[in-house]
Amino acid sequence: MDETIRERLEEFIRRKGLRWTAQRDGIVRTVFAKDEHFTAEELFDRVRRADSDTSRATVYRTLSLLVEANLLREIDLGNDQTTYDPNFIDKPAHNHLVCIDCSRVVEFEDSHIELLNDCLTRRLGFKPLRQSIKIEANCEQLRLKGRCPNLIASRLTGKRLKKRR
Amino acid sequence: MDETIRERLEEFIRRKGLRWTAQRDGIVRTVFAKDEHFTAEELFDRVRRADSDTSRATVYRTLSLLVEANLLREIDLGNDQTTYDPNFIDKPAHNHLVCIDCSRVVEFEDSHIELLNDCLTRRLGFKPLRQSIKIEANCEQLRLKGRCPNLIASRLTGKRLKKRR
DNA sequence: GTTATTGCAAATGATTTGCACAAGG
DNA sequence: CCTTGTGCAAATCATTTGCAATAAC
Repeated sequence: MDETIRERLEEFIRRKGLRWTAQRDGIVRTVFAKDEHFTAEELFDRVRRADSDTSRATVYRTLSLLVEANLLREIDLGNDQTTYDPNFIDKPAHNHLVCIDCSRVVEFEDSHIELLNDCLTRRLGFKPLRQSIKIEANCEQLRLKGRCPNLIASRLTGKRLKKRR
Repeated sequence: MDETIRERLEEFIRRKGLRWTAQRDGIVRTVFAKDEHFTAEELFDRVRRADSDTSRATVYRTLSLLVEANLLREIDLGNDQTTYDPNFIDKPAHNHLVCIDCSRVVEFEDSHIELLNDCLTRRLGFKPLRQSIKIEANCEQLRLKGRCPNLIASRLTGKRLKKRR
């Protein structure tokens, strides 16, 4: 976990008169241990594995806290559970592409989008605060060759399979 | 309701070996009577008012049908219930701006976005199928003057207040 | 010591589903 | 007729919450 994150969180907790607890520490550590997207339940499992006694409720409550502190972002991947993205600290303006074929999620950044976003909202009379783009797309590789070897390793970061009820 | 919609739906129903029922007729009619966004529950109320005997389950089932038939789109407005948007037939590439101040939803179209979307996905090796942008923004008018007189009548279409738990 | 935090289990609330009956084609 | 559709109520399932016990500061 980046030291910046802990500092920012400590600052947030101090400012709001909250408390730094062992459970919060464990959860935050787990959240930022990897750069992968996750759901609350997935996080709960991971936390449990590392630190047997932390309740599901506390995990949910800490997630809300992190979102409020702007250290974590909720994203909508089209399934029924909220997905959390820990990568907005490093890439504050990134967006997501969901591969329809393999359900992989690819993160991408593009400054043009932000520019456009600004012009557009200003024209409409708004001041943009946050913006999210989700692109659903088919894999070209899959269509041309046989299998979907969609790694695009250089730009890929948050991968996570879609879970359906 | 546009005649095109009924034709498209009849075609879809025929092709899939489904049946045209009174309930479906009532629901579809209600869905496309206005151009406003709605949730399943809101629709259920509206349908009930017009046609007393249609069950909640049938409303949900018909909504899925319409989405599958590509006549209706699910959109994510950040609250916990699915919002449905009946305006994608007229404006196939529109997107949504959510006013943080008054929670109003403004629809907008911008061809640049689509262009960008295409370039981007092609560069990443994908063929874009559908794309959704949600911009959350503050009302400038509100900041400058006092109240949020955000009608922007010309471009505004789907308005609907956010419902919070 | 106060006040915030936690764990538990129960509550919530949107959506889905099993089933027996009804109704399209 | 033969299937698909419907209503009902019960089931799901992620998330939230009330409360008594616990732990920060």
